[in-house]
Amino acid sequence: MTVTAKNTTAQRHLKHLDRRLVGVSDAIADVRSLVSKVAPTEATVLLQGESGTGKEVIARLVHDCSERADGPFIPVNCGAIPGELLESELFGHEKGAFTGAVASRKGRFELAEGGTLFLDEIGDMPYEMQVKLLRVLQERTFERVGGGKTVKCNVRVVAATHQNLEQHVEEGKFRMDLYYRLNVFPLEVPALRERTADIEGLAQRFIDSFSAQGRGAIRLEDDALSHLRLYAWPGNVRELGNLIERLIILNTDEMVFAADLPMKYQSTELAVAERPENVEPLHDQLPENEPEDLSALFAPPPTTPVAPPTPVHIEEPINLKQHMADTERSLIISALEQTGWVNAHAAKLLTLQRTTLVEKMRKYDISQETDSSEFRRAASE
Amino acid sequence: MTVTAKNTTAQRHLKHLDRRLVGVSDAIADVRSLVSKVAPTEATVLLQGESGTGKEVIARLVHDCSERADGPFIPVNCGAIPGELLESELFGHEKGAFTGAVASRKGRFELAEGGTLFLDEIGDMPYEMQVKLLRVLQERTFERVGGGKTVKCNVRVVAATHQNLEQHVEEGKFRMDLYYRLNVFPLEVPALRERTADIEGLAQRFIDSFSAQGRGAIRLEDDALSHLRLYAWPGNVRELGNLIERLIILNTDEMVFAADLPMKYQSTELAVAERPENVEPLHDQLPENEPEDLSALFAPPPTTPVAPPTPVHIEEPINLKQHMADTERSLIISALEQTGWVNAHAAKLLTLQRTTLVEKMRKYDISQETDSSEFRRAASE
DNA sequence: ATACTTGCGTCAAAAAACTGGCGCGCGCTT
DNA sequence: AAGCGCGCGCCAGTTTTTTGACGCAAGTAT
Repeated sequence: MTVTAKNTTAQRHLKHLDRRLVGVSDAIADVRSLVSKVAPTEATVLLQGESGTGKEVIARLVHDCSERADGPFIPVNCGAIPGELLESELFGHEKGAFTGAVASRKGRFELAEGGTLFLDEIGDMPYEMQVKLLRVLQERTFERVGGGKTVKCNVRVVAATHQNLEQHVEEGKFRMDLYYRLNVFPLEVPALRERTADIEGLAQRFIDSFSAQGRGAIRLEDDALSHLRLYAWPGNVRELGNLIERLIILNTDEMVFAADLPMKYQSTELAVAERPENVEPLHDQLPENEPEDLSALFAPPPTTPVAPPTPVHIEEPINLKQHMADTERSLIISALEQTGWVNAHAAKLLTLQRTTLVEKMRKYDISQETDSSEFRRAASE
Repeated sequence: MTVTAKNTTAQRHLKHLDRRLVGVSDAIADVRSLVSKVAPTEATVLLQGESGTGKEVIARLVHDCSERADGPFIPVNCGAIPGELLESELFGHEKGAFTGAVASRKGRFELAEGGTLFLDEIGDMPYEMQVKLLRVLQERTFERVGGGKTVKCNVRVVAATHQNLEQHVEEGKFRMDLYYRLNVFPLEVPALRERTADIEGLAQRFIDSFSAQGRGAIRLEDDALSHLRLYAWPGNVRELGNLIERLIILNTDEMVFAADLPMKYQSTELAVAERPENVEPLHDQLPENEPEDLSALFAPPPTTPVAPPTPVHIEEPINLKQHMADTERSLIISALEQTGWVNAHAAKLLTLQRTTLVEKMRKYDISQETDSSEFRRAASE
């Protein structure tokens, strides 16, 4: 009731909630409903979900649907930035606070003033920093590194982690008081395998997005989709996005059939239909001699026609490569921001060859405008 | 006799003691009685209780019911402030005492003059600071950082900690003399699970408070309350507050039934209306027989000793490559530990080619003997 | 025992990343 | 206006990483 006042921006976004969050599954509907409820409040939100489920997307959504929608949304990947830098990253520093601190710099908390600060991978935050963060959350004030001034701040915090924070607390890796301070409103982001109903919609969203960038388009044949629905998606939405990108690169403007999928996406429980025409699949170990439907001949392994022996137990899909990429990416961004986006300086700061840095920036699609860019990849943990 | 004299402010507060401290349980009644007795004295009070039990509330109460009620009440979270800053935080500093000390600044002791200083999380206070604090307590004088002037002070100290100070003393982390100086009047703040009778009242208090802010209101159905009374509340009153906030966000103006509670608050020993199955194996079974499992908090982290007591001050350009390597290395090690050092499994967990993992292991010189936590092997054999 | 599965090490080819050099443009000083 | 310092993009050659195939050994079910 009180919320409905007149916040037009947030209202507008709330109305688009269903467009921003793709999917028709119950799981995503729950998320949508929770977001719509918590966003207009000032409550701290704790997002928990496997890597690649789109926690940053949700965080952004919370921001956009809140009364702070017109304020800044500032993301920080806490896991990526080593402890020493994290403090100045968050709280800024005065000129000369340490070597390399040429000028004083605003921290993310200051940048987020009046808006929302998104603390990603907060489970990886070093213990000492946890203390400092706790203090900000409690007192809503902080101090810049190397400066005695106490700064008041008006920031809403949304935190996220792919880890089990409770367990971290038990193991003494995470401060209990901080946990409870953050855990005001926990929100579980479902894994993709728990919302298979959304796979089609998400895939289409990715296809549209790529095609809007003029990078070609594809269509997924029904049978291919069936296979995708049976896959376990340890990398969640991000993995789906990667797959689509890969398929687009390989089969521009074509229909993608089950046989065109990389092997690991081809469910063993489902026959892999042959491509109708004598079009050559890009990779195959299947004899595609006959254009007709021979799938029945060599379809499922005739071993046990009994219960599916696929227990799909996924322990903790960490995905090293992705994690490293994320880490490196945000570290680079952080360095670039510190140097005012001067590549050569950032490279020196990172002890990298300048060209190498440029290379990495291209790889991660980093540019100064990166921040405000919309969802390039719908999922970026 | 001196007490009864004319201290109207404190008297007034004393009369409201029962309103300030919510609850009808014996446990809270004891606290109330102790507070009323100790508050009017000048004795140093040591509050001990789990995180989230409301130690600051009690401290404030002690202040308000003392003859210093009209003076300032100054809280300091000793754990939240890094060691170097803590001294100047408490005692202030002269202009130019250190880089960044632009102007002289009053410390909390000075700010608390004539009132009460609340030293929260005193168990986290660094050892050197303990010495300095002890001196203040003994001599009632101190010196600003960088200034020779000895300042006399008239401050009552209330300290608090969630840790077991005696044990800290035994382990040499806390000075015995300081401990005895603080422990003049120990006051145990009970955990919420030891005062289940107060849950209803506390919940109502939170509800009223939120509703007074115009943030909606709810009512807790009796059955829901019964479940809450069976929950273990590791986060104590703060956790209860969080839960109420969440419930208000979700169910504005509505009656909250047991089934509306988040799973972990739904006791397995109680039927949940309108919900046939409610299994949550993740959670510990919480018969109240053994609520004192908090010892785990103080035990050394069994797995990766992530946070070695790292001193804080490091400052320099960082090395991306090195940092990435470190990160990758520890990620790999933790994956290997999870899989009992089975390369192939770890590789799958990390979404890596097995051979790639092996290669990386060689690069980083990782082998099972690298592992610091040997317990796993013993456990498996 | 025998086939089958699962884990491990090695190796050569392919892919990706890194390096160092070159030339351009820009703003500044001389 | 010319010279200089600095930052940038491009490129080709080298180095490192990743990949997939092969063979071996140990454990298990048949």
